[in-house]
This record gives sequence, C-alpha cells and structure tokens, in this order.
Amino acid sequence: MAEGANGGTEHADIWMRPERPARGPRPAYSRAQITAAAVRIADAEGLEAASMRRIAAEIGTGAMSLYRYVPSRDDLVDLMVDHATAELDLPDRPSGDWRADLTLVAERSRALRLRHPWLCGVERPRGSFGPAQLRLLEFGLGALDLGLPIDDILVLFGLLMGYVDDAAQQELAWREEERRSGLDREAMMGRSGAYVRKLLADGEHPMFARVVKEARQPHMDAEERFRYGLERVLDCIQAGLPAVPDDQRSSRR
Amino acid sequence: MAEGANGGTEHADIWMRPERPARGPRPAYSRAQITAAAVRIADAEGLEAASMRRIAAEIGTGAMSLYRYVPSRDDLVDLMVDHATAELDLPDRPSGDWRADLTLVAERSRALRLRHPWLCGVERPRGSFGPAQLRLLEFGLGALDLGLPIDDILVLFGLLMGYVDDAAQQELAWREEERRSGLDREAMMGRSGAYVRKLLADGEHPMFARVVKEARQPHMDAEERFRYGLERVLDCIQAGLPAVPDDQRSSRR
DNA sequence: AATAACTGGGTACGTCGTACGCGATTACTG
DNA sequence: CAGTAATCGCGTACGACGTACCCAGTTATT
Repeated sequence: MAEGANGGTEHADIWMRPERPARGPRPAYSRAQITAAAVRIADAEGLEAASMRRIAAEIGTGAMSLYRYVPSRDDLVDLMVDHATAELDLPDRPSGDWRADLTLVAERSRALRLRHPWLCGVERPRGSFGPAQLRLLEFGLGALDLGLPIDDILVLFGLLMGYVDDAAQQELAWREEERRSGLDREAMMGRSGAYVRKLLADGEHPMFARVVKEARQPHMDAEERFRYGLERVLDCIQAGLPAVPDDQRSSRR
Repeated sequence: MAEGANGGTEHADIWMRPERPARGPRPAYSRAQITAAAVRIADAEGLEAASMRRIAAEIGTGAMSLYRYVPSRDDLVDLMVDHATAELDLPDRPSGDWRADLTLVAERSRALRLRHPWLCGVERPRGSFGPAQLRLLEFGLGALDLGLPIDDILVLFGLLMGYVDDAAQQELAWREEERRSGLDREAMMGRSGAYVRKLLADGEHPMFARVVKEARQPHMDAEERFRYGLERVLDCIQAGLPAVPDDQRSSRR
C-alpha cells in the first residue's frame, strides 16, 4: 500500500523519545520547562491560549524552537496532562481498604481538575499514558484488585473516574457562570434563561423541571455535594465487588 | 465593571432564536440542511473537517452565508449533536422496567456513537440541551424515577452514560488502530509498541500488564463485550436503587 | 411607491500548527 | 587535532481556520 514505508513511530511514543540527544550543542531549554510554561498559561487563560507561539513567548524564544523538544502540539498536550497528573501524590501501593483508597483518588483527582480546569477539556481518544497516569492507574486498579477479572476492574474504575470528571466539569461550569453573571448559585435558579423558562412552562419535561427546581442539594457547598455523589458511586461499586465477610475489612495482606 | 452592558444573550440560546425572520427574501437554505451537511462531512472525515468553508462548499455556497443561519461554529456543533441524537428513536415514556429501558438507551446510544464517531469528541462543557437531548434525558431519568431524590437519579444516569461514552470511545480507538495497522485485534496484542513492551518488562506496572495481557475478553466480539460491561454497570446501578420486593418488577403503575 | 429588513456572498484580518532552511555550535571519528 | 555529522535556536512562509465587515439585490410592510 506504500503507506509510509518507514519503520513507523507506532503512533505516540513521546515517552520513549529521549530528551537529550547524543550530539550537538546543549539545548537551552527542557521539556519540563516548556511543559510547565504551557500549563501555567492554560491554567490562567485556558488550553487554547497555550499556543506554540504563546508558550514560546512565555519562555522567551521563537515558536519553532519548541519543535526541537516536542514533535507536535498534541504531544505537548499529552505532556501537560501527565505533568499535571504528577501532582496527584498518591501512596505507593493501595492500603487494602479499597473504599478509602478510591476516596483518596477521587478527591485528589477532583482537586486537580479544579486547579487545572483545562484538564477536563482535553481530547479523550489519545491513549497516551505517561508515568504519572500509569501511577494513577496502578493505584486505582490495584485498590480494586480483589478477585475480579481485570475487565470488571476496569469498568468499575472507569465508573469512578467518569463520576469525578463529570462532577468536576459541572462544578467548573457553574463556577464559570457565577463569574460571568456575578450572581451566586442560589440567585441563578430563579433568573434562568428564556429557554429554560420555556421548558419549565411547557409541561413536557417533568424530569428536567425537577433537575432545575430540586437538584443541586442547595444546602450543600460544592465539596459536600461531591462527597455525597461519591458515596453513591462507591456504594454502586461495592455492589460489583465480590462479597466480603463484612468484618474482615482493611486486612493488610 | 462595564462588562458588556447589553441585555445579554444569556449564553447559548440557539434553541430560542427563530429560524425564519419576518421580513426579507426567503432563505435559500435551512438550518436542518446545513446541519445535515455538516454531519455528513463529520461522519466521513471527522469533526474538524467540518469547517465552515467545507460545509458551505458541500451545499454549494460561500462560507459566510452560513452565518445567516447560525451564530457561530460552536452553535452549529450543538445543532449537529442534537441532529444526531434525534436518530435515537426512544419510546415516548419509560416502560416501568428500568433495566430494560436503560439497556435500550445504552445500546442505541452506543450504536449512535459508532455511527457518528465525532460525537464522543465534542467539547463537553457546553450545557446546550436541544429537543432530542431533552427527550433522551426525560426517558433516561424517568426510567430511574423510582423514589430517589433527583440528585441520585442524575448520578446514576451519569454513570450509565459515562460507561457508554467510554466504551464507545475505546471501541472507536481500536477500530481506528485496526484500520491503520491492517492487523486484527488478536494480532495486535503481541506486536505492541516499544513503550508498552518496556512497561511490561520493567515489572513496575502489574495492573497495566494484566490489562494488556488478560483484558478485552478475547473470545467476545465488540457487541458482547459491551453488553458484558453494561450488565456490570446495571448491577451497580441496581445497588443504588431503593429495594423492591424482588418479584414485583416491571409493574405498570 | 417608499422604506426597512433581510438575503447570498466576496474580501480581509488575525490566528493557528508547522514544513523548511539557515548559520552557529558541539560531540564523535579518524 | 582536524573533519564531519548531528543538533542547536530561530526566522520566514504556507495553507488552513473562524469570522468582522461590506455590498448589491430581494422582499414584506407602510
């Protein structure tokens, strides 16, 4: 098929390509330095503000210089994700109490996404697992390694991280809307947009109406609301685990 | 703060803005026509190929003409999402058997994402709910309306759709890799990339190794694999529901 | 018949990622 | 120690992108 006859770069081996070459002058910058600058910009102004030119300007060089360190912007985003994920700071190994371990993962992951709002918006289908993401994976899957087949473990861990992602995304969206409108959450419920008001009025959307009128646990702050949903998710996950004698928990193996 | 002193377009009221104006010549095209063209392109060449110029060329006009029908490309993407979602074809109301209803939602949603691969990659934080998405929401939440507070219902439905999204995304990624490499899934396991081989060899990633070596239910095809995970998720959701007398199920209220 | 609203569409601006090429610098090879 | 080849930082240039703006032509209201 003459489809790129070269040996092939598999597809995304950023993590294999060595940072420093054997020959040539010493590089003036580093991948970590560039990645950190990119993260700094994305934190402050969003992911799309972290363009190659902008990042280069941040570290005081030309845009094309970055391509000496990173093959493409997409790969740089992969580096950014792993760079941020490295802040997670999880224990070396699961404690044996799966519920406590997953709670830890969930809460720190949420905090991470609130600290780096662009994390939720990264294109998903890139199967790029850097060292920090691998650590997270090892810890999370390891916590659930209680006799289930690996496929089931993956499903359960996916449910947890899916919840974390959704919850953080919602929280960020609300926060954004508060910032733009100047109103707090309580005040926004009444003053909703014309479209929402129409939907509430037409009587065709009872569940949506309940979401608008009843939801959001109005007496909880964001943290409490997250924990509440998290407990529900953990209960669900528990149902997928093999039964345990109920007293023999957190047994250090 | 002098922050846009106008009355404000709330933020995304595509669904309120009337298609036809009162005065002026009859428009030559329609929102539906433009949206359909965009979906056609995105299906064949990906979401980013559906640029304003490309879409305009598809229907035989200039790029700027589209802005007579749609305020921005982001809004057009919202229209595309709802246009695709409208294919879902769900019953008018939940049947009373929540498990059957959610199974229906999950399988059709998966099929929809396989038919429109770009759906999984749409930027999430847009809280834009068109009529088709509202139908889906009403049906899904309604199926779970069994006495729980609305917040719990939202969490459970979120878990389900999160699973569907993840599973579809994974399936699409594998399909893409098969297409590019020419190998089938079975053959790819051994011939994995250098990075994966390194991770397997270093012994530091036991769970990742299990994922690579044991997962994917090698004896199942994609459909079976999806259903298998789906049953796990539904079991989990069941645990979050109020207990039922075990025999009194699918009782038509 | 006059007017105001709207049409399709061309041109132009500022942004993006990045292919390519340059002269200078450095490490390996003889 | 000279020669060579790799790699450096970085400027220029190209082809996309979304869309602001302007225009002459068309139509429903006055």
